[in-house]
Amino acid sequence: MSSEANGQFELSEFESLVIEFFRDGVRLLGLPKSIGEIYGLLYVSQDALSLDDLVTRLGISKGSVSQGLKSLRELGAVKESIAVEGRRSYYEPDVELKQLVGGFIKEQVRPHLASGDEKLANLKEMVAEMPGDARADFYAGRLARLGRWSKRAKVVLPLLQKFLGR
Amino acid sequence: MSSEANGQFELSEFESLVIEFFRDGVRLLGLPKSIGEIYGLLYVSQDALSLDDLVTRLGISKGSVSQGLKSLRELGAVKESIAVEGRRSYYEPDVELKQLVGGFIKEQVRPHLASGDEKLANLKEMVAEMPGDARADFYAGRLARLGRWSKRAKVVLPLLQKFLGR
DNA sequence: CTATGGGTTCATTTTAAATTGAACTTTTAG
DNA sequence: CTAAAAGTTCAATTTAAAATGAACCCATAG
Repeated sequence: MSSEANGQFELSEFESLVIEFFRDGVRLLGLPKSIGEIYGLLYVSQDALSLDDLVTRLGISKGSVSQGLKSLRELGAVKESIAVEGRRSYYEPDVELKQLVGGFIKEQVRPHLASGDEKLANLKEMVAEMPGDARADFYAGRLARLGRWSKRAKVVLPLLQKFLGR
Repeated sequence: MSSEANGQFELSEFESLVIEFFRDGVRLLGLPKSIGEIYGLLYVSQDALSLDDLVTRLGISKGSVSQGLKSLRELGAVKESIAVEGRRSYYEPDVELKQLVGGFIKEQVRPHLASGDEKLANLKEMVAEMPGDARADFYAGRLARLGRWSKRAKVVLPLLQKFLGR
């Protein structure tokens, strides 16, 4: 009565709760809730789902699902199922969440850090060109701190990823 | 001419860039940019600043600064300077960023994880009450995975904090 | 006790992000 | 080749988050 994957539209209470779990989870990463919902529904589903299944069962627009799936594919959190029956694509979650989090680190965190490093370098440059007074020393000290921090981040992230990788 | 802390309003190019650095930095943590700006200006300032100084120099509203300082104090990233001259408060940054990040983990991340755990427990409960068929087994398996993940997070975060704590 | 400066609060406004949906492109079944 | 289904794109809309600013509270200087 309540929800066997095929041809069933209403979400069971259990499914809704799992979806909610992921909806809230991804917000922690600053991702749109639609992405959490998509991943969540794939995660509770035994069978791979099509874009249309997601639209119907989640009640969100085709555009959102298309974009959400794109992001999830880029993160490596979802893959196309090989079991192609028609011309339609079916999607499955990568149940190892490390993909989701690892992909997130790789695609969202690292670029930010990189651009931060660049800005830091510019700032150091600016200080080097300042007259060598107390203020310049103060600035140099503060920038040095930031540099250490950013270095630390570069050490931690790979470790973190390694740790999450099983 | 360009910017000595006392009585100078315009931000120097250097100050603006540091502020920008933090503005972008905190967005990585999903915090409002005003918080980054406030922390950033405190970070480049040799002297402690009053709420009013922040309003004037950053050009943002008193309300925003008041709330931003409140958040930063809660995170432990900013403290009131002891050097009280009048009835006005002055603020200094805790230049050990571990406060900012550590406070963030403690106040933003942990509560989320806790509520996630709770939800997970409920879900496991629900599965336990389902008929013992293949579907229930599938659900149990998926939930078990999530449980392992959440356990892992509980191991990593303290390590991470310890690592950041110098 | 009163007036004033400092600070907070919170309803309203602004800004930014996510979602929609219709137009468009691509694919393939016939 | 053509029609129709599948999927993508993006301008317009909606929704959610952050900033504003005026009203308010509180402390203390006078």
